[in-house]
Amino acid sequence: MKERILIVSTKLNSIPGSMASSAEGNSLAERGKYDPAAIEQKWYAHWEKNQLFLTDSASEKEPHVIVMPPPNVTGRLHMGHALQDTVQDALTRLRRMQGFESLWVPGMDHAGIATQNVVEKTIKKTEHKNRHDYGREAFIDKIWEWKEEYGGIILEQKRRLGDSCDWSKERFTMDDGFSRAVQDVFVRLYNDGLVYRGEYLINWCPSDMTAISDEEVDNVERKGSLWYIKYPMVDGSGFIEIATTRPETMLGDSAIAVHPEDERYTHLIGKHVRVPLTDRTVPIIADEYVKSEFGAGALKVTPAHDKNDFEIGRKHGLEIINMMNFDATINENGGAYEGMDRFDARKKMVEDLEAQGFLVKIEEYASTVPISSRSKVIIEPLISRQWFVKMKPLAEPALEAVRDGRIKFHPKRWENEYFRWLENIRDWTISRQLWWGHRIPVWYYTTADGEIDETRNFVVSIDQPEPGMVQDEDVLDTWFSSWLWPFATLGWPNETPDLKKFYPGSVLVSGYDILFFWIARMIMAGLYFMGDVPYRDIFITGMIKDKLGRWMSKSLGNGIDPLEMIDQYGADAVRFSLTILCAQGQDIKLDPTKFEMGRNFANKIWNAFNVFGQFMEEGRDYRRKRSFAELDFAEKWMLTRLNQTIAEVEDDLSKYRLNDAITEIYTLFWGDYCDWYLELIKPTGGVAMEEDRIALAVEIFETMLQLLHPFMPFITEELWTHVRPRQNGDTCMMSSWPVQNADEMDPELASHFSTMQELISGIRNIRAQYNVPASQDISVLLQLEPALLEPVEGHQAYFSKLARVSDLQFSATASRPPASASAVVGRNQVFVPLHGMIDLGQERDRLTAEIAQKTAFMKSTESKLANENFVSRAPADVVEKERAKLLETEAELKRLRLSLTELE
RNA sequence: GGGCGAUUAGCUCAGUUGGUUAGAGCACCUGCCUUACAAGCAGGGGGUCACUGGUUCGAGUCCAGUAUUGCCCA
Repeated sequence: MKERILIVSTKLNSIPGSMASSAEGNSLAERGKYDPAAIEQKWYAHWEKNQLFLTDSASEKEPHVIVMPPPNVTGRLHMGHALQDTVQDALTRLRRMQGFESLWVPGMDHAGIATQNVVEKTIKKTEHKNRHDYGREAFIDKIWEWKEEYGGIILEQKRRLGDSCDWSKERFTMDDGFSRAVQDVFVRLYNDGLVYRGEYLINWCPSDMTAISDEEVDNVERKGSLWYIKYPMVDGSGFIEIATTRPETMLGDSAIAVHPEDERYTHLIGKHVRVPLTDRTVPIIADEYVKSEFGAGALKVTPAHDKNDFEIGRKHGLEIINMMNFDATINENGGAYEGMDRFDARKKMVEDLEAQGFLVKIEEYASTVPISSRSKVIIEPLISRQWFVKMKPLAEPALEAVRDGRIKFHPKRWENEYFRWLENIRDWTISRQLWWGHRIPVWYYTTADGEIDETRNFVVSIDQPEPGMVQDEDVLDTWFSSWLWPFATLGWPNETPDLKKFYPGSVLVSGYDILFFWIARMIMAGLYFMGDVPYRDIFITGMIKDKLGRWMSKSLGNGIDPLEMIDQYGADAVRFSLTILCAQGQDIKLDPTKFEMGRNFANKIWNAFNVFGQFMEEGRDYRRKRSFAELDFAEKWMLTRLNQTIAEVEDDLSKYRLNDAITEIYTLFWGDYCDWYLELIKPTGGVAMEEDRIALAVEIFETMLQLLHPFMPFITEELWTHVRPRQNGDTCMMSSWPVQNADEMDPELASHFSTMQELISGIRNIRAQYNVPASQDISVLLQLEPALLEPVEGHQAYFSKLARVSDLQFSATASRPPASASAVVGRNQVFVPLHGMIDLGQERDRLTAEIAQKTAFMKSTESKLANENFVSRAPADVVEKERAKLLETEAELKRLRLSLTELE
C-alpha cells in the first residue's frame, strides 16, 4: 500500500486528462459529444499501474470479498459476463469507497472438456493429428502451450469493462497450488468415506467419450417412434407384445416386466420368452413400476442401458448385459449387429424385425431424450466403473446454512430451488475420461505384464506410493475444482494471511444457470473444508436473452458482443444500461439500442460540466464559502435533493437493488441538477458565473460523480480531474463514498420549490397551448398562498429564465385579469394575460375538462372519508393525507370555477 | 406430472412491508439548432395493471381459480 503511493508520486508527474485536456475534448469533430474511447483505456491503465486494485491481508480495514465466477479458459466475453461483472464491480467499487478492504478475486477455470476439444480440433486442423498421436503427456503440454498463447483472452476483455479486480490474486484452477488443493480434497473425502468407486449406470457422452454428471444432462423432448414388438413365448404358446422407444437395446434385454395386477398377463408371470434377433431367453417378471396403460402394457427390461430398468434389474437380480461400446457402436453381445452405430443398428434391426414378423406396428411418439448439455449428443446410459462423491452428508449442513439465514439469496425465491435440489440430491460422478484436468490421486498395483492388478487394493495418495504403481487414468470433473474457488483461491489448504483475512467472502454474484453446478457445491465445500459458509449473500442475476427472449447462442447468431457495444457506446454506457435493466433477477431481453440510454446519459454528464466548467479558471480549487443558510433558494433545494438521494441510494444498495439506486441517481442528475438547478444558476447575457455559485455546482457535481462511480467508473474518473486540481493519487475511485449531511437539508423549502416548479410548468403549458413563440416574453400574475410569497420574492429571475416571463406580479389576493389563461396549482393560481391571443372557447374547454377531472377525484376522496370504516380503521396518517388531499382539491376546484365564471 | 416465474402505455420494463390521481426509457404528436448537451430542450397524447372471484376501510401489490407464456425438475 505504501509502496503504491510512492510510485504515484515519483513516476507520475501528472494525472492523465487534466483540465487542459478537456479543451482537447472540445475540439472533437462533433462538438459537445462525449467520446468514451478517448478516456477509458487511459484510466484503466492508470488504475492498474498505480496498483489501486490491490488488496492487503495486513489491512486494518474490514474486508469485503467477491470471488469472480471463473470463466472458461477458452471463453470469450459475452453479455452474461458483462452483466455480472458490472454488478460485481459496482459492489467492489462501492465497498472500496466505503472504506472496506474490497477484494474481487479474478481467475479462470480449466474447463476440461471444452479446452481439450479446442486443442484437439486445432491439432486436427493444422497437423492432421489426434491426441493419441501425441500421447498423453505431449498432448497435455500442447494444451498448456495453447493456454499460454490463447487462453485467458477473456480476462483481457474484462479489463475493457473496467473490472477492478485484484489481478495479483488471479488464479487458475490448474495452477500448482490449486491442483494441490483439489488432490487434497479428494484424499480427504476418500478418507472420510465420502468418495467411493463404483460400478453404476452413468451418463456416457459418446461424443466426448466421457462420463458426465446428472447436472450436465438435459432432458429434451424429441419426436420419435414407439415400436411395438412381439416376443415369442418359449413354450410356443404365442407372443407377448411390448412397446419401446429404443428397439436396439433389446440386444441387452434381461426380462419382460408386467404389472402384477394386470389380468392380461398374470398367467404369464414366471414363463420365458425368446428375445427376437437373438438366441437369448428371458423371464417374464412382475413389477409395480410397469404402467399397464402405456403401450402394450408390458415392458422390456434392459438394466445396462436405462436408469429405471437398472433399478428393476437390481430388485429382481437380473443379468446386466451391456451391448454397447463407449463409442456407441454395438459390441460383441450384439451378434450380427456388432460394430454398427447405435442408430444404424436400430434401423437395421427394425427392418429385420419386420422381415421376421416380430414388428407389430410403429406409432409416432414424442419422448424425452437425455442429451449432453455440452456436446448436444444423446447420452447413453452405460454401466461403468467411476468415482463418486456421497452427497447427502455434504448437503445437510448446506441446507441448514440457508435455512437458518447464514446465507441469504437475493431474490429469496431461489432458496426454494436450492432446497429442492439438495433435498433430492444424488451422488456426484466426478471422474471424467479426459486427459486435461486434475488426475485422480489413486494408484494401482500392476501385474507382470503391466496391467492393473485387480486382485490388489488401490491406494489413494497424491504421490506415487510405491515404484511401479500406476495412477488412475481419469481426471476429475472441472466443478470438482471450482467448488473450492472461494478458499482455494486464497491459498488453502495453507493457512495464508489472505485466507485468514478474506474468508468467508461477502457476496457471490452469479446466474441461476449454475445454481447446482457451482453455487450449491461451493457452499457444501466451504462448510466442509473451512467450517464456514463461503459468503453471506448470493445475488442471483437474470440471464441475458435476445430481444425475442431467446437464449443467445452461436448457432442462432443472435448474440450481442459486449466489446462491440463498448466500442460503439462506451463501457460506462454498457454498464449503466445493464445496471438499470437488471431488476431483481428478471431475465433481460436485450436489444443493442438499450445502450443508447447509457450513452445519452454519459453525454449528458459530460456536457453538464461545461455549464460551469466554461467559467472555471484552470488550476483553481473552487470551495464554497457560504453556509447552507446563506445559499439561494434553488441551491438549498438542490442540496436537499442531493442529501435525500444519498440516503435513498444507500438504502437501495444495502438491499442489492442496484437498478433502483442508479435510477435515483439518474433522476437526480438529469431531472433535478440539469433540468432545474443548472438552468437556474446559469448566467445569461455574457455575464460570468459567480465564483461561489461555481463552487457549489462543483461540490454537488463532484458528489454525484462519486455516487455514479461504481456504475460508470471511467467518465466519473475523468471528470473528477476536471472539477478540481487533483493531487497525484487523488482519484474518484479511492475517494470516500458520500454520506447524507442532514444539516444541509430543508424539506419544507424543497416542497415550496416543487410548487414553484409546478407553477413554472403551468406557465410553460399555457405557452405551448397558445403557441406563444419561445422567443416571446410574457407577463404573468400569480396568486400565491402566504407561505410561497417569501420564496418567490426575489426569485422572479427563475420565471424569466425558465418560462420567459418578463413581467411577474404576485400577491395573495391577485385575481384574474381580463383575457388571460390560467392554471391552478394547489392553493395557487397562474394567470397569463394573452391579449389578442386568448381563445375564450379553448380556455373554457381547458377549464371545464380540468374541473371535471378534479371533481371526479374529489368525489372519490370524499366517499373514502365518508366511509366510517376507513376513518376508524386506516392509520391516522393515511386518513390525514386523504383529508389534506380533499382540502387541496376543493381549493383547486374553487379557483377553477371562479376562473370559469370570470372568463364569461 | 411436480415446482418456480411472467402477463402493467405502441415496444422494453420499474413499481420494496397493501395507503398520492400507477412511473421510466424508447416510439409517437406539437414547438424549438434558446451559447452545456438535437445523443438536446419545452409541451402533449397514450394504461379497466391478462381474466374471474375472494380477503380488506382500501388491491397493480395479498389469496384462490382460469388463460397465455417461459424456465427448472421428473
